[in-house]
Amino acid sequence: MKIGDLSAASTTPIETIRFYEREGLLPAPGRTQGNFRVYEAPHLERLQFIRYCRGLDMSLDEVRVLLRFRDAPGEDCGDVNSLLDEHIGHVSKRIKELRALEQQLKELRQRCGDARRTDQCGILSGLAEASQEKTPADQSASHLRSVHKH
Amino acid sequence: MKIGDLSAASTTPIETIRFYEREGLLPAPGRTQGNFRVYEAPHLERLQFIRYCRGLDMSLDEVRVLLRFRDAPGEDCGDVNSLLDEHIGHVSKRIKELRALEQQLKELRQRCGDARRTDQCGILSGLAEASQEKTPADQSASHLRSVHKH
DNA sequence: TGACAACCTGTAGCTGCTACAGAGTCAAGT
DNA sequence: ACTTGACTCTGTAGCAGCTACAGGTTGTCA
Repeated sequence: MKIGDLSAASTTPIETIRFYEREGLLPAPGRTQGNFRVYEAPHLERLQFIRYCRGLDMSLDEVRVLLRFRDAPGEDCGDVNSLLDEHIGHVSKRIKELRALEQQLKELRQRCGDARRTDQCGILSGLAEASQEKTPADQSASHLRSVHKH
Repeated sequence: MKIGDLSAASTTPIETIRFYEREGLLPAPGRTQGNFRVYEAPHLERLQFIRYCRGLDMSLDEVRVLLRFRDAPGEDCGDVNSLLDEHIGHVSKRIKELRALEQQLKELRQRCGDARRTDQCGILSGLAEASQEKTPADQSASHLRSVHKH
């Protein structure tokens, strides 16, 4: 398998595969005479494992830990359990934060039903007022993606 | 007000204030003879507006748009409304995603009650299986922070 | 043989800061 | 007058997790 095939088989961009290799998540594969990467089935499995974990919003560091356990079959897996528990905690916390946020935003939206002149816009004045008074929801210690795509 | 005072009054790190200035969110303030920045009350208000919006998880681009409207009192504010509606959409979508994610993670966690040897760990084997079959929750087009803190 | 796809390395960019290094400024104390 | 120390300045690099080049090589097919 060349990198393009691996990319297609795992729906992972080629650059991302090379990035994972640089980061030590994927082992450096063999090379052809012409210096092309050659992958075997285990590479694909490992990459799919990584992508699946990333899909579960784990950080690369967390994935690294899981891979280490995957590579060490004899060891105790208690740390896997607590890693997952912690991750679930992060997710639950972020859900709570976002629910509060959604509420605040909806209240703000209420303040301006239709298009008016900006100096009479309830949203803008609502933001201006609020920013003088309260501090918005705490954004402190989570690791979940922002609302926005990059 | 010098930058340290503004920082304290707005609970914003000094570097962030300079960053906002570079990004054009805060206008460049006056300077003392010794080249120190000097801020007035409007700067503080504007900074607090920015921080409040950031607290609502808006991107700097979204804040920029809001500031533009804030600076143009005569204009129509329909775009403010739709910006907010879109943002609320992002947040709601992300909440849904995270709920599904939480569910998946909890199911995974069920598979391994206690510490065992890693080659018998239900979580690791669950991840391995799942990564071969399904694709996890779509992570596509959001702009909300990750589960992880930076 | 020549066109073209697919690959290679290396570097820069994205968001929203944060953290330096190395230099200058200023007020208080001696 | 001089020194200490707190504050400020500019500029650059780093964080996550990619993504997107540029500029070059290799492989494949007609």
